[in-house]
Amino acid sequence: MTEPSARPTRAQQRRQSEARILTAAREIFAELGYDRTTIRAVASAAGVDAGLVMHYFGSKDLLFARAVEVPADELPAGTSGEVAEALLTSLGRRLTGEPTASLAVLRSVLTNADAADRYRAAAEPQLNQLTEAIPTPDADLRASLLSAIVHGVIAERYLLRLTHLADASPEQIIDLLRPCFQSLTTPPPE
Amino acid sequence: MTEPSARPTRAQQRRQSEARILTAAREIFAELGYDRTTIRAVASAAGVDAGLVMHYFGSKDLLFARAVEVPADELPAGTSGEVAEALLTSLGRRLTGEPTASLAVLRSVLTNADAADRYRAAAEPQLNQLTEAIPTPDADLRASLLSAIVHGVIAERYLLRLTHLADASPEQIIDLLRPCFQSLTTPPPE
DNA sequence: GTCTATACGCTGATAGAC
DNA sequence: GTCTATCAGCGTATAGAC
Repeated sequence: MTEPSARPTRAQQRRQSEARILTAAREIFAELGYDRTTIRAVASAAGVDAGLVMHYFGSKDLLFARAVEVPADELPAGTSGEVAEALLTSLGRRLTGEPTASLAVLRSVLTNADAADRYRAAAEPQLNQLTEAIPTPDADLRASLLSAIVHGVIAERYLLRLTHLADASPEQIIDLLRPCFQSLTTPPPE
Repeated sequence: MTEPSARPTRAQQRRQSEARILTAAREIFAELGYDRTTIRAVASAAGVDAGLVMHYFGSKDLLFARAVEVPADELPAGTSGEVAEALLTSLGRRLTGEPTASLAVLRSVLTNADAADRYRAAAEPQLNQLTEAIPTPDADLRASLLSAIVHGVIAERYLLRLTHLADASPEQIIDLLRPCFQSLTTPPPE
């Protein structure tokens, strides 16, 4: 009785609204962190009602989980040198433009305990992959340090906004960091 | 008419209460960040009433400012190599024990905009000092990167609690980071 | 499916009793 | 100086009208 294929309005409109809400949520979570972000603000930014957000996502926690779930880009395995370079280009990608997704995670991970747990679990496989590419007994610590450096640079650039770091080009940063990454991915010549 | 020197109770007791409140505030700010920390919780932890905290410090913002103000340990100037080593030992100090003060700042800086501004201002002289010790045109960027690495390591160890980084000894971390710091404080041989 | 009205808790802050 | 009582505001979440 309904139009056969005129306007696939129902499910499609819902997914459209959901998408708008998620985009708005990512931006506001990135800007304000978990606590200061309100459902009302997200709804208002998405042009919908606050009750609708609750109806779609159930709770603020679930909305946050959906907003920050991230594909976790693969970094190809290889020799330790190759992995270092892959990490650097991955960092470069995250230093270009506005990495709202990364920022939402980063800012919220540091305030929301559940977010920290979720993130640790999500980052583990990537960390293991990195560990296996490093041919030293302390590979796991080295991998963690690399992760710490990447996050430190992103946080200080976008969250703390240290001027010299915020103004520098990704290439400049990567070039300065290359020796660091190499020393951490390859054992000392001895 | 009052006792000459029996019990210097008045001012002394006040300072004692203030000190207990500040200690409690530091711990809770470090654990929960600015937003999630409540005056009531701080007062309860210090064994006083919430109203008293307000009476002493005026507002939550002022309490936070007093709690996280930090002497900002001097790092002696010198050759670039010496500065790198000084930075490493400074990092080692902050990786030993429970750096509640650092954590309160770090966690809150990432959520509270005012805290970020305050911290940037407080860290500037130290950053400048570091910059002057590095003999390259891009010294300011290098100094910012060093700062980012230090904070990244601390954040990932204490806030995100990456296991391998949390379990490692300060010495182990410092040894792995030494080549990084050296490559950033000294220009390439070329 | 969408929005309005509202319940209920917790926050920072104030005024005033002891 | 210290604490109790209370205010006004905002947060999430729910119930129900269109």
